[in-house]
Amino acid sequence: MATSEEVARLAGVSRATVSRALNGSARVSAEARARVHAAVASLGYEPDVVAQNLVRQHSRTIAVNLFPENSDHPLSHLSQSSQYFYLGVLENIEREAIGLGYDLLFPSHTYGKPVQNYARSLQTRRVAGCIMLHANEARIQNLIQSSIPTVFIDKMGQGSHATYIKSDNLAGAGQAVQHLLSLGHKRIAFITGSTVDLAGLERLLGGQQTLAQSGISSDAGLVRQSGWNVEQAYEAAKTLLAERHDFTAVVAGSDFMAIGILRALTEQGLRVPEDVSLVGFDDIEFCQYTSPPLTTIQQDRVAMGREAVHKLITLIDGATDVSPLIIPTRLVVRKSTGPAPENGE
Amino acid sequence: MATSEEVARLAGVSRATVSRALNGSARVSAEARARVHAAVASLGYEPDVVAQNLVRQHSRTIAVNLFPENSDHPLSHLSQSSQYFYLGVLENIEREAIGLGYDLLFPSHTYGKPVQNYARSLQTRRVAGCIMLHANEARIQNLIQSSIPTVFIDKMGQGSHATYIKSDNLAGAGQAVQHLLSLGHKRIAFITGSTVDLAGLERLLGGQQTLAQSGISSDAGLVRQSGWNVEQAYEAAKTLLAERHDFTAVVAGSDFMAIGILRALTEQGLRVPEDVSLVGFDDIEFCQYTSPPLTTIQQDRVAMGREAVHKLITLIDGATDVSPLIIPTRLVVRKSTGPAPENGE
DNA sequence: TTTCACTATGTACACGTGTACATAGCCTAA
DNA sequence: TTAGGCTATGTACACGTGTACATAGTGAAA
Repeated sequence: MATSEEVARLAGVSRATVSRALNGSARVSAEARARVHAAVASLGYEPDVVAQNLVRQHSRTIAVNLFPENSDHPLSHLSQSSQYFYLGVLENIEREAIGLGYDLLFPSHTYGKPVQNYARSLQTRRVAGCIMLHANEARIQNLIQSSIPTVFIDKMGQGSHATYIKSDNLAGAGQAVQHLLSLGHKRIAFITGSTVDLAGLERLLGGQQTLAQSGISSDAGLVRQSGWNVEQAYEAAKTLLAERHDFTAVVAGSDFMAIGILRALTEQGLRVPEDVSLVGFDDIEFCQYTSPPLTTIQQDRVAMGREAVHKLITLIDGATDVSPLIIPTRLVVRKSTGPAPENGE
Repeated sequence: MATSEEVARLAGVSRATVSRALNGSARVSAEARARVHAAVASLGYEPDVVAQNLVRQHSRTIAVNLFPENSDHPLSHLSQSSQYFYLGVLENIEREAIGLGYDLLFPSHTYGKPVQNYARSLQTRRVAGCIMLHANEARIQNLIQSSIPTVFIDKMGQGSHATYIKSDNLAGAGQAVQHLLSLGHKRIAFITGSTVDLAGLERLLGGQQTLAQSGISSDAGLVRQSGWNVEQAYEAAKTLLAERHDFTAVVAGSDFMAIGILRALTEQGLRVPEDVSLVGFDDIEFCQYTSPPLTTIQQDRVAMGREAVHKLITLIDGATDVSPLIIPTRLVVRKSTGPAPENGE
């Protein structure tokens, strides 16, 4: 492992000149620069990143928190949808980081440590910033009060160095309902994920609002809440079907929930989409392979990953604009939605 | 940000004593130790990890390479199955790292840089070791020749500080065939993933071997190769069905491929499992939600993540045993396999 | 009392880099 | 010629920690 000292000796200059030649900014004579680069090449020198981080007081590293912190079995406690969704976002965070030359750090050591040390713990690692795919209220507060540039995803954390990014769940649910309305549906059921989660609440509200704007009064009996997974959505759909049959379409809180609802409908002998139309949310890959393939509202994972990194970089560079970014969703029409049946039920 | 200097001043001792008190090993008087800990608590001191890494010449960080390196669009170039499979392994790597207090580093900055600098680039970041979920031959060689402890997953890289972990694809395919044989199937088709990949080759060979051991001669016409995805497997199955109908079971190279095959079978009016049984490979989550739910060979993602980290730690600690770890697979019987039909076809 | 072993602690250097400041050399303008 | 400015470069300190070595103090054995 060659050091800049050896490069300097070989090039016949001082270590300071080596540093200046490699980091560009300061003026160095063309001749000295050439000798330094020759020495670097011949020794295969690479600067010691840890030493650079120490003296520069920062690093080109972004901390990423992918897993909920209150669990020793991370992903299995995630809801099924968010698992696939966040991993898709991570993919695009990484892709963007590649372009900008940033590394990604999963600060696993923070699990089980006191929350109030979280930000400090990241600071001692000199991370440039932080992207939180999961965060409880304590960590949000801890980060906001620190000086670490932070971007929250799907959590509304905001501060002088922190902001957030989320999908436009409100408009997304509106797109789903609008699509169904345009197909002639009037009695639309909602099987929504937990409204304790912001996403669950927004998706329900967005649907109801669009319904109301079309002059259709809300029917509380057609709104059911369930956990964000196949099994609970299946149960919720079965319960709904046991009580009511007067709807022609269902809006699901997520694609996984739609899979459970689809099964419940099919078991009751209802055909999708001839008897009942069904719309999911997320556009996970499996949507294409259900029968029928699922019409859904796509969350833009590419944009979320990319914009999270871009927004973070601006914060790292000192930007003071901490207005949140709301990413548009997109209706993807497949085969689970069709015209409303002529005679109501 | 308090430093050990301030802790020392407050505790009325020297910085060396602070360091000794916190790092435990050396002998410090009980009184001094107590004063140091009191000062640490009152200042909220946390040691600077970057400075520690510099002086200790290593860090508690494991580099993880999740994405193929020859691509600026990483995951989208992954086959569908390996995408979900490797992310599951990553989950368990992280889980294990939490327990051991290691951070995970995604060295994104290495993309697009010359391969021969890869290991050195990790060294300048003082990583303790490296887990490669993807690696081309050049990187394997580069890492093996370096002194960085490395564990490859599904690549047979081995060296004085490097070894590998993989699923027992051979035995796994055997389990699939054995299951079908026990149900009375004799004419079994194979739609396998690319045999350029080790996994594809092993899964085909393992199936054929088990068949041969039962005295059933191999029928080359019942073996088809396709890409590792739904669409190509669907096409391969359609082509097979256009030529032959004399098989009662299909072994797929992966679960995603099984989904495509299932569709092709269904479109031909064949019932699964009444007319044709179908076995997948991987046990991705979606297997439970196809109709019928898919019988498959489960790869043990929990064990692979956990053992990859454990094996790496032993290498970091200086172990010289670099024998590979072959993780057993498990047959998961669901509804896509049943008794062979009485009259052959 | 003297010697020796042992414990607790402080001093000083090392890790590998960036950069403020000083300085030597050179050119230009007066 | 001389003063002044500008450029290229070297010196020395800083980043925050770990630890080898030296040393002062203590107690026990002779």
